[in-house]
Amino acid sequence: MIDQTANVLKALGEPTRLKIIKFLSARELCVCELVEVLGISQPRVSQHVKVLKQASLVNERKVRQNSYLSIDEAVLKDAIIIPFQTLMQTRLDKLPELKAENQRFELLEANTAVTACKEGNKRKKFSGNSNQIA
Amino acid sequence: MIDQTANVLKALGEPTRLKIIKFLSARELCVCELVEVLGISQPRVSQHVKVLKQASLVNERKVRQNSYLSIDEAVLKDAIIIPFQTLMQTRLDKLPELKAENQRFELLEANTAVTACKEGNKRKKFSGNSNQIA
DNA sequence: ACATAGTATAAGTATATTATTATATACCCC
DNA sequence: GGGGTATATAATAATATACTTATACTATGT
Repeated sequence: MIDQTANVLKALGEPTRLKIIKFLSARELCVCELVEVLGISQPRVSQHVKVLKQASLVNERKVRQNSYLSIDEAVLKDAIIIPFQTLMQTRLDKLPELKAENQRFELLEANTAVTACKEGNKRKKFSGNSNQIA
Repeated sequence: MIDQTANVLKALGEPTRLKIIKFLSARELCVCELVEVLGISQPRVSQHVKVLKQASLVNERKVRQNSYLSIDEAVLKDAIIIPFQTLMQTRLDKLPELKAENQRFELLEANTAVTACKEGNKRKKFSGNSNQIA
């Protein structure tokens, strides 16, 4: 989930790919049209489109020898908002990928709101009772 | 605008940084706590936090020698949704960064909906009046 | 002032990404 | 099948990123 979400965000986090997305939002375009419009090489377009397709951000419709690319605005929005918000809204203990991290985090939390930092511990000790992180 | 939007998405498009964001959404944490929780080196945390700060995704509050990091859920949501949606909703001709690209695109559009592809043009001629694609 | 905790930065290395050039594949029309 | 178009892939070079180790900086407590 984390890796996949990161992947979608990363796919969009590149200027050339954002431009492709932007023009595809105007209308369906084939690779050679993107080449014309963006004024960049055909392999460069193909490679970026590949990344976008792998992230399921663009659809492809083959007509004759052309590869027409398009985006579904709603799907696109969902591609960003849903994975990210789902990740953010999922409880930490429901994320298997963060099992070890969350265990350490819960230890932190269990320790009556004391930080993991040694200075924090020191301060805590001074002020009375500490049971620390491990 | 495009570069900046790409930058924000890129900052979030990395697993370690997403994890940091996820834990900061639980509560404010300092660098050394993130080190503990994530189980990774301190420079690694500092470096990723730097990227997140540069993208204005986390806030920093210095207390004693600690650097407490936090995120504002709303700001975070906006950091993703607003830049991206603004980009998507802004008319092509209002994006100075895409001036050249858009001029070529409008040429395409002006040509009675014919594609830039040579094959597309050929088809147009042959079929007399195919309103191609879109 | 000294020792220590917390954080930041520098240097180095390994890997990944981007872009270019050249080439291969697929498809269409004649 | 030959010629041409559209796209994909391979090889390569340039650059960027992520991570580690070592070190510097800053603040704090004694």
